[in-house]
Amino acid sequence: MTPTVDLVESAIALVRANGQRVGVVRRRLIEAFAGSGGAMTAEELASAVPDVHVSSVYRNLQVLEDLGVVRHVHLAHGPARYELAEVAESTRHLVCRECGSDTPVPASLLLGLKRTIERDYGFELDAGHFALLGLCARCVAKEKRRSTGKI
Amino acid sequence: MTPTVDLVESAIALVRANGQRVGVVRRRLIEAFAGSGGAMTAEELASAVPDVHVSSVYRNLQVLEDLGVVRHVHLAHGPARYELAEVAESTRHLVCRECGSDTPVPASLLLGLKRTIERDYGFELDAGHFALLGLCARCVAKEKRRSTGKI
DNA sequence: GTGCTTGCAAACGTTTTGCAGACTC
DNA sequence: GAGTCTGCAAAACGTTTGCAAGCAC
Repeated sequence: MTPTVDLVESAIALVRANGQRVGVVRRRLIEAFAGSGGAMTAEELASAVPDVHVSSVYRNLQVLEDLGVVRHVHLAHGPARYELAEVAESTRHLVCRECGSDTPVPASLLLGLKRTIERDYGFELDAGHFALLGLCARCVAKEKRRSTGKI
Repeated sequence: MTPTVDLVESAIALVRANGQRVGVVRRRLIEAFAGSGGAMTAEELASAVPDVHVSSVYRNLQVLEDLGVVRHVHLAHGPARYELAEVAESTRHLVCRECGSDTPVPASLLLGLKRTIERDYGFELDAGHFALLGLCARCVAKEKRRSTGKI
């Protein structure tokens, strides 16, 4: 089973359906992206596909984002990361401000908050765009050790 | 009563207590910041105080951030915004992705989520660093009107 | 006087843009 | 062949840094 292939083909079909064209570069980028699984930066994507300029990567990511195939997230400082919209839809990120680790958690964790905010403020929360920043379990432990003087 | 003055003085005292100096520029910046109330960008702060260079603003904000007087938040794209830590502590931001409006909400709204994440993942959530992005009530209504064809 | 703080200019990392040529349809 | 996509170079944007002069202590 290679669900990746379906993904590539459906993305390409979607691009075509929107009156846009698919050359070697765009195809390769979509393939690389679909095959990677994770959240990539534009730079990473550019170096994953030989001889493709970063500006093309940005332009392609924008097209794919407009079509709803990918989304970008801000995990912390530094460049934005791009994910498959399908994945992004159901995943949120716990990013550690100390070690930078990224723990994916189900988006459903935020359902209660989303409902509360919608009820109280009429605000339709889209919690996927920014990461949830904080301290991961390991770094919390490290902090505790330090503050109790045990280093 | 002008709590702003206390704020300025205590901030200055804190800076001094940490072995750092307070000249005209730093004092003016702290005053401007404390007087503004809201979340400002470095650029805004720079133009609020005549003849102060942006790089000085950034350096000062960093000092104040290290001392825990201010915090920066990422509300959406664009520059970071700086708030008084005291305010930031108790306030979260609902930022509309359409109109850019910023609705402050009590941080306590996120307490449930914080507890869940701590219990399930040992992750100590610090929800203040990024805004909560979404669609504000007004733009939700606008969307609905558009999708029902009433424009 | 010591050494922190400032302005300036220059660099940085990320992203966008204008243009001419190459390509898809 | 029309119109889109690409590479390149350059700019834009927010932020950081090195340096010499200025100022607080």
